[in-house]
Amino acid sequence: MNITQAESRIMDALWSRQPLTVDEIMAEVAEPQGWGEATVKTLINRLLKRKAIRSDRIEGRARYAPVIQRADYVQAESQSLLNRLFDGQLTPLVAHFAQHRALSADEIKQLKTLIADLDDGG
Amino acid sequence: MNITQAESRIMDALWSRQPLTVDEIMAEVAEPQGWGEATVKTLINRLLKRKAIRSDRIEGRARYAPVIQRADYVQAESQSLLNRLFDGQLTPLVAHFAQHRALSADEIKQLKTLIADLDDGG
DNA sequence: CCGCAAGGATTACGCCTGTAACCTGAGCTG
DNA sequence: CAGCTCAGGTTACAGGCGTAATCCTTGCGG
Repeated sequence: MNITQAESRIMDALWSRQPLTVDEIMAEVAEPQGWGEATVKTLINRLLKRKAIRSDRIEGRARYAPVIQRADYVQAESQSLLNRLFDGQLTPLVAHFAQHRALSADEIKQLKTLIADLDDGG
Repeated sequence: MNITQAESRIMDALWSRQPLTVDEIMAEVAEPQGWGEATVKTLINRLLKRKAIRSDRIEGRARYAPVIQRADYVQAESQSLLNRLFDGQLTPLVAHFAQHRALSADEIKQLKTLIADLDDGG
């Protein structure tokens, strides 16, 4: 289920609130992207065609709702990046960021807590 | 400096060893991808045109070498993913993997060590 | 000096993507 | 009931990308 970058703007809107009409999606998405209504409609229809979203007619208006889950999409994208750049491993990615984008002390603390919890919980 | 997925296979070859002739790149890249020589040449030329790699004529043969650094590419790709999916933060990505792709005990240990070192060093 | 092969550059082409205009059918208005 | 309007669907088009064939050039063998 490939979702392009432009399409993902639509998905974001629907993941944060659903179901939405075209107008409501427009309101969420048009200004930041500078898209016309026609563009939004096209993206919606491509997503429909690929069954990434579904349309239900409610009170006479078409309302769109995501079919695929955000977590699945995020998972697929992240894993793909990991596979392409970090040999599928999470640790090298974290290590990379540690070296190249100086993690703030706060971020390090967050990570530490997270890992500690994992170790506990798992 | 956008590098497409297909092009990145060429870059990988050059990042691991450089400079390489077309034949040498072919040897690294052709089989896994199933590409013909023409395809590899096209990708090389697109990378040349965008100055992602450079060609030096050595001993009568063109040898290609990366101009952009792997770390920069990795950084750009990773940051872009983080921005798109995790609000630019590293911790949520790690948390996502923790939830959705059960990290192995070993991975958790690696991460723990890494974070501990960071905390030390920083 | 002439033709040929190998290497390198140019052109091709179909699909995907971003962007959008146009068409159509169902309800509102006179 | 005839037109108008608006929501929704269909078609369009240019540029990028994956994949490749074709063309050109230059050094080597005769």
